[in-house]
Amino acid sequence: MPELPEVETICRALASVLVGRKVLGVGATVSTLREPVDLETLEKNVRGKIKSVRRRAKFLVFDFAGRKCLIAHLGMTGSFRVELADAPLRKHDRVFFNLDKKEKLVYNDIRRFGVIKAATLGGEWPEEFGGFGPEPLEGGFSAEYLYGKLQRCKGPLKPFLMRQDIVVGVGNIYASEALFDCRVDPRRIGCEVTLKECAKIVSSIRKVLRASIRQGGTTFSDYRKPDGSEGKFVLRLKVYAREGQECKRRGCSGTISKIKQGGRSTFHCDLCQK
DNA sequence: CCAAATCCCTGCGTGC
DNA sequence: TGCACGCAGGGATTTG
Repeated sequence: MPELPEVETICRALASVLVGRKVLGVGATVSTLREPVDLETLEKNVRGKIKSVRRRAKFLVFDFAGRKCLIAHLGMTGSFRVELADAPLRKHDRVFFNLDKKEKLVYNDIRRFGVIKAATLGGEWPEEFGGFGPEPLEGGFSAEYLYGKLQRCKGPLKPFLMRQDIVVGVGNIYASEALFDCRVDPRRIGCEVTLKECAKIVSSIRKVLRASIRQGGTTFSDYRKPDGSEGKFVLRLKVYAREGQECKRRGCSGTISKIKQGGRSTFHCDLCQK
């Protein structure tokens, strides 16, 4: 379940290996992921030297000459790996890019919730990224910004924080973890959250995301770094998937509860989150 | 406008 | 052993 820290980790690893390398061709074993895989357009645009690998929201962007780029979203179970060109395809390998030096970049995705497509940069980013909210680790995501957006939120806070048009990159795991960190109850009605609390929420989201990036992300089930190793932030999760266990906050004797919000699991401490 | 429900997909754990 | 079922959740879409 790649969220911002996982995608950022993958981005850095791929950038270190792929920048300067050449894509010679594209192939696919499926015709559709979350969207149809348009091989023809991929063949035409994703070719030649990889100038950079960047992250925007939960998307990876590989830049090529002529403002052309490859966009990848990992969905729930997507992963990339680089290996020798003649290595056999594995189960759920979906799209592969033949590279120079007899290697290939392979996109594997068990559940096919991901997206692989070619695009053209509008400015710094492809135009389809226009509806996105600010990056949580950049200046646009402030207490004042979040407070302003929350004025029209009549529903619970936690699903709101997962909306990509409000702030990008925060998914189910880090929304729960960040709200635990700042001791705010995920069930709070958005428009009733104070500016002061917004400051804490913004700060906690940043803190949790940065800490996870330092650990290489959270490997809960499928996520792996491109070299196959696991993200170690799973060891630092305080509420996610800890239903029934004791609260880790010093001095708190609460128990972690699991509730459903918007069809997703939310984890929180009933005692110390207000 | 807003929010909740549904669907997409596959693997895995559970209960019978 | 096998089978039905629920669950995992990012995000688009549908429904209320």
